[in-house]
Amino acid sequence: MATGTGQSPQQAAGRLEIRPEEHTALVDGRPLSLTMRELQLLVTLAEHPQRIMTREKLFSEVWGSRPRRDDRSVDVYVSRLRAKLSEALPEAQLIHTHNGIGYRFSPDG
Amino acid sequence: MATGTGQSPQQAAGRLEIRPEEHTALVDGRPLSLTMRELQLLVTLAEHPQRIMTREKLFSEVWGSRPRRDDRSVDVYVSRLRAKLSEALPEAQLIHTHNGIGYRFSPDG
DNA sequence: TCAAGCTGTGAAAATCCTGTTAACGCAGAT
DNA sequence: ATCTGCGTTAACAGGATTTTCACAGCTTGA
Repeated sequence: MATGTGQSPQQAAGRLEIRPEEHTALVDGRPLSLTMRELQLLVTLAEHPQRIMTREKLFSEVWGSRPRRDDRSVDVYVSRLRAKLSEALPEAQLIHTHNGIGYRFSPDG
Repeated sequence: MATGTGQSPQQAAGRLEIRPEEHTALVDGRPLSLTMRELQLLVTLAEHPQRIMTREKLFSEVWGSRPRRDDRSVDVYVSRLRAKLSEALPEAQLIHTHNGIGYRFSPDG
């Protein structure tokens, strides 16, 4: 039954390393400066590699409540997260969009 | 109700795996990037392996209505689907044409 | 108090999906 | 060779969806 609190202590995706417990994500050992929301979103996505996660699922995992109708917060934060990720990892394509559904994290581009 | 983590009624065809509930079709565990229509069409075809399905049947299953006379939507989407499938599974020949009738899905090429 | 940074929201800009048409190729019959 | 019928696919416009920018309210720390 997923949803356990104690998921994996760390996730690795190539040069990216995620340490939820330490509230950090590192690239080549250097921490990205992510905000709380951005990190939570990244952690949530990375906990389900190659799984398409709906906006609703992502919202409820990260915000802890249900999104309003037509809420675009998830999109906005995905955008901000991508910006920071691609600054540190220019050729990686870690977060994929699935039109009409949501987003997917792929450890290997 | 989120359909628990449990088993979605998935279809397997060699390296191809179809999970309608998760809006996904995977090849070797990697999701194809199919549009909604393409996925619906694939799901519908795969639900009836080795059965020749008429355009009308396919149309009504996927589009939920009857096709106009001379509608080529099914053909166009079969073509788009084949393109994506053969990109991920070059030697497979999953969708067969039956002239004058429709299409057939064959799990083993 | 001020400056700096995070957050959520609206909306413009960019991108993708859809249905449709038409051009093209291929096989069989004339 | 030419015609005919059928399936395949390129191209296109309109609509739908996603991406990104801008802004105002909050919070934190100096």
